[in-house]
Amino acid sequence: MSYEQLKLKNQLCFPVYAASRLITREYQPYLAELGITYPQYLVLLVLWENQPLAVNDIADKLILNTNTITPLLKRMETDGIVKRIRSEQDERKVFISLTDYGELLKKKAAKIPEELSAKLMQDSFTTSELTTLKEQLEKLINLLNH
Amino acid sequence: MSYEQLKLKNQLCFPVYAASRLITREYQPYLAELGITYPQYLVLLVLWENQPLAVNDIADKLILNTNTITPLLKRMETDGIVKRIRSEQDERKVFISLTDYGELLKKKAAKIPEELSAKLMQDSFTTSELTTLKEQLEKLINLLNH
DNA sequence: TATTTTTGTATCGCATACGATATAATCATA
DNA sequence: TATGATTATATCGTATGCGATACAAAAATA
Repeated sequence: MSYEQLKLKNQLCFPVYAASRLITREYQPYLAELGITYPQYLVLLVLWENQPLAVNDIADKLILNTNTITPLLKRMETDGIVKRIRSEQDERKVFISLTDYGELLKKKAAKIPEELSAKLMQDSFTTSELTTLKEQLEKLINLLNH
Repeated sequence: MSYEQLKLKNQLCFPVYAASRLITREYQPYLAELGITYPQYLVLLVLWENQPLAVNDIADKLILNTNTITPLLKRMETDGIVKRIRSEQDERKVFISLTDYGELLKKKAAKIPEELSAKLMQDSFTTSELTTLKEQLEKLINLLNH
């Protein structure tokens, strides 16, 4: 039997997986200048929009578990990027907020999305294609994130 | 400043990253029955199509580095799924081939892609949408995998 | 109010990913 | 043919991801 459905080129899963790693790799040199990793950058995107946030709030927005986020936030605390303060109203909660340095990184990061999307647009991607791609992936995420 | 370009909802990178993890999560129960992980499944997809293959050939097809693939293949060897045989023509090369058990897993895996794509199609995705999504991601991969 | 359940965070173990580097084998070339 | 460059694989260190589990605080309920 040929098992067409098992061939790598017929999978949707593999392009998503490969694209994710390649995008991370593309961000890496920009983020290295800021001294952060890609998942740390995602945490910062969330906090730059709205802070302080409980550990769980960040985990929900990034669709990550707390056992991933907790040590990641501790490293960011060690690096002086965020502060971790236990809630007084509910002592189970830990609120995460930006340090001055964490706020400062926002200015430095502002040019990154533009430079990267410019890189894609100068090659064969149109704005409309990129929007559609993003929307389709978001639809997929909503289906899978039950 | 509002820094619109830094908002999570305006990023392409995040949906790709989140979709990748959610797809892996979706595969997990099926692969657990076979006793393999998602990256190991990708290695098997490649080997089921064509074997034996050198470590580098597998790494190239999956766009992974040998420092990821080498220990992964060793675990698969320990589990009796693949064999690792050093080439006699070129002693730097190690050829990877399937054991009988590795071949056997192909039959068991055959139903997985169908069940998962059925799950997507019963929700709002059409075949055409899935094809377009795959093609756009492949275009993205070709741009980034220089 | 005492007990059970739920919630929020953290810890542990294992398997990726990947940059940096090591090492042996092969190739290229002076 | 000796030697420097390249190639194929492997090792090391660090940072994720995530299932399983722990634990204390808060909520629910008997």
